[in-house]
Amino acid sequence: MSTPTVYDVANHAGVSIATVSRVYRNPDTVRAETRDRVLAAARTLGYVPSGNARGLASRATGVLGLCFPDNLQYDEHREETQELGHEAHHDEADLMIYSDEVIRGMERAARERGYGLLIAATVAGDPASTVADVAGRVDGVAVLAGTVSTAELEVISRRLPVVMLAGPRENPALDHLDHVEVANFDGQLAMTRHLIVDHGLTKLAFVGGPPNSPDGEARFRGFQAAHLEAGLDIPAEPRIRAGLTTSSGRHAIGELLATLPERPQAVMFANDQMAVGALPELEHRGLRVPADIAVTGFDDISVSRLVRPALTTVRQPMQELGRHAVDLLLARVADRDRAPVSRLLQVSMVRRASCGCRVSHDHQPLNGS
Amino acid sequence: MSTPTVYDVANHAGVSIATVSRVYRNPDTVRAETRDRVLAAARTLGYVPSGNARGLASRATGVLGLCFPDNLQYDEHREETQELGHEAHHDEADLMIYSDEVIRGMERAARERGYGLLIAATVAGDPASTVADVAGRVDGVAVLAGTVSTAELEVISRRLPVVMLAGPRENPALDHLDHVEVANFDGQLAMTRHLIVDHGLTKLAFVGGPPNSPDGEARFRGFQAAHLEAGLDIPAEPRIRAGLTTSSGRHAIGELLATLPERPQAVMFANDQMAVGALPELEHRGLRVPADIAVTGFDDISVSRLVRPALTTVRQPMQELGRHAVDLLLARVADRDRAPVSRLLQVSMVRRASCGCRVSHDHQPLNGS
DNA sequence: GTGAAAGCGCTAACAG
DNA sequence: CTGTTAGCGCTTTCAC
Repeated sequence: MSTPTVYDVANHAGVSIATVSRVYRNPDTVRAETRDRVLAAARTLGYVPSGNARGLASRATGVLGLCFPDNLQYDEHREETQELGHEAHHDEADLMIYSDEVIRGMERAARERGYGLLIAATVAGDPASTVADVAGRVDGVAVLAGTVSTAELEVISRRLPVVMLAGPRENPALDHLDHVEVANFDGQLAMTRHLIVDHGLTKLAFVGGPPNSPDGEARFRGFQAAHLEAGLDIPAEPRIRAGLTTSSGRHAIGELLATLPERPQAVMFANDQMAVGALPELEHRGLRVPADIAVTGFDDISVSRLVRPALTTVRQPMQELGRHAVDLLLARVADRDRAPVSRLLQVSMVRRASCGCRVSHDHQPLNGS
Repeated sequence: MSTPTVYDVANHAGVSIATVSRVYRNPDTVRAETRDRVLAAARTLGYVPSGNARGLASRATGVLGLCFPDNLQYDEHREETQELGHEAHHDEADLMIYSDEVIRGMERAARERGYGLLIAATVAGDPASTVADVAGRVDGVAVLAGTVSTAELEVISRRLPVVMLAGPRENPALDHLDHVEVANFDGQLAMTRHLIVDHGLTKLAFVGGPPNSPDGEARFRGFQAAHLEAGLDIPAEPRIRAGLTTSSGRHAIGELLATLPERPQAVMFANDQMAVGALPELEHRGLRVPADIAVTGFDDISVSRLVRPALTTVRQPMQELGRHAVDLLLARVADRDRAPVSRLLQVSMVRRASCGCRVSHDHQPLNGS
C-alpha cells in the first residue's frame, strides 16, 4: 500500500480506527500504552493523516485563505526596463511588496492561532474560479480589493467567512462582510498639508495609480482636500497615473518633467514603490531631493528608510491588515451570526529627508476619522 | 441548508450529482443547455465546491506546500532595536525577505501551473506536526533546510513528493528526495577573490550566520578558500556570528570595531540583510564605504541596489529556488519513480559601489562547480 | 477507554 | 450525454 491510512495503522497496532483518530485528535482520551502503540505503528508505516479526509469529516480545515490580484498586469513598462539589463529582474521582485507584507502579516497571525495560510493570486482571465478554489478548502478567506467580482464574492461569502481588505465597503451586496481598510484619505491629507504648511510648497504634483485602485483614489482625494483647505486650486485628476511599480515611478519622472510647463516643487507618489523608483531617476537628471524637488510616498515599505535620501512617507500597517484579517475571520468562524465589523486602521506620517525635514525618526500618529 | 452540496444543485437543476460534478470538472462533456441549468442552480443556491471532498475523492488537491523555519528566533537583538523607536518595526518586517522571495517564486510558478500554495512556518517547539499538517493537504511539499527533522521528512516523503531547498544533501536517509541548492561556496569564493585580487585588500572580516545555517557555512568555506588560494592566513571561524537580520548586522559593526586590534579593510556579510543594516551604522560612526572600509553581502535582495552606497553582493536566484521547487514537485507528481534530481543553481557577482567598484550594473555569472 | 457504524461532499468508472 | 454506484480517509455519536 502506497499511502497508509487509519485502517493500516489500526491493524498494525491492533486497535480500531476510532482509536487511531483519537490519538491524533484528543490524545488524552486514550490510554498511554495504547497511544504509544498507535504512534509506533504510525511511524513504522509512515502514516501522515489526510488533511482532506479530516477536513471533510470535521468540516474544518485549519487553514485560512488569501486571494489577491495578479498585479503584474499593471506594469506597463516592463519591457522597457530591459535597458538596465540585469537590474530589471528586480522590478518583478519589487512589485508585490505590498501584498507580501499582507501575506506575511496573515501568515504570522494565522500561525499564532494554529492556522495555515493558502495563498493564491487571481490570474487575469478567470479570477472567479481561483477564489472559489481557495474558498473550497479553507475555513475563511481574505480578499484584497479588486481581486474578484462582487457577485462571486457574494456567493462565496454565503458559504464561509470572508473579509475584504483595503476595499471600499460601499457595495450594499457586500454589507454583511467584515472589512479592514486603512486611513488613506487622512494620511495623504496630512502629508500634503505638511508640504504646504510646514514647507511652504504650493506647486505639488500627484502621481496616482490606476483608476481602479481604491487606495490610490482615496489618497488622491486626500491630496485634493489639502488643496481645498489651503485655498489652492484643486486638481481634478492626478497629474499622471502610473502602475504603482518601481519602474513606472522612474518613468513618471520623465513624463512629469516633459509635460509640465514648470517643474513642481514636490512630487507626491501614490505609493512608496514609485517614489523609490523615482529617486535614482531624479538623481540621474541632476535634480537634488529635497533641495530642488521634494518627494513623498505612501506605505512605508521597508526600503523607504534605506534609500537616500530616506523617503518621507505615510506608514500604513500592512502586516496589521493581515493580522486583522485573521482576527476577523476567526471571530466569524466562532460566531457566524455576529454583526459585520469594519475596521479602519490608522496611518502615521514618517518624516524623513526626502521632504526636506531633517529628522529621520520622527513618527507621529494621525487622527484618522 | 447552510452550505449547498452537489445534491442540492442536482435537485434544483433536475440532474444527477454526476452531472453537476462534470460541469465543474470537464464542462465539455455536458450539453450546453444542461450545463447552464446547473450553473444557474449553483448560482442561486450559492454553491462552492468543497476542495476537501474533491481532494479526497480524486486524491489530488491542486495545491503545493511550502514549509520554512520560523526565523524570528534567530534575532537576538530585537529588544535593543527599541532605541530607534518606530524604525524598529522594520526589522521584523525585513526579517524574512529571503523566504519571501522563495514564497513569491513558488507562488508564481505554482499559479502558472494551476496550483495554489499552502505556506506554513514551523513554530519552534513542535515543528513536526506543522509539516505533517501541510503534507496532509497538498500534492507535494517544499521544505526549506532546517525546518524539520530528518526522521519526520523521511516519513513524509514516503507519502508525497518532497523537495528540499537550500539544504545539503549529505544525509543518506534523504537520498531519494529532490534537492535544489545554490552555489554558495563558489559565490563567496569569487567575491572574496575579487576583494583580494582586484581591490588588493588582505584584511577581511567575515560576519557569519548561526552555525546551523548550511548556506552561511558554505559561504564561509568559500571565504576560506579564497584565502587559501591567495596564500593568506586562513581564518578558522567567522570573525563574528550574527542573526542574519538587519539589526544584527548593525550590531555586528560595533562588535567588530571593538573587538579587532585593527580595523579590517573589508567586511563581508553572510547575507545582504546584515550588510544593509551595517551601512547606516558605519555611516553613523564616520566610516566611509568603500573608501575606509569595503562592504559586501550575499543574496542580492531588492534593497541592495537601492541603499547608498549600492551594495556589492552575490546574486542568488531566490525566486528561482521556488520555481525549481514547483518544477521538481510537479515532475515527481507525474512520475513518482523518476530518479532523484539535484539542482545546483548558479550565482553571479554583482559589483556595485560598496566594494569600491564604480560600475553599478556589472553582472557576471560564475562557473559554479 | 475503546469499538462499530454512519456519513462528510465529491469523483470516477461503468452502464445505459 | 447522463445516471448509478462505490468508495476516498477520517471524525463522530452512540454503545459497550
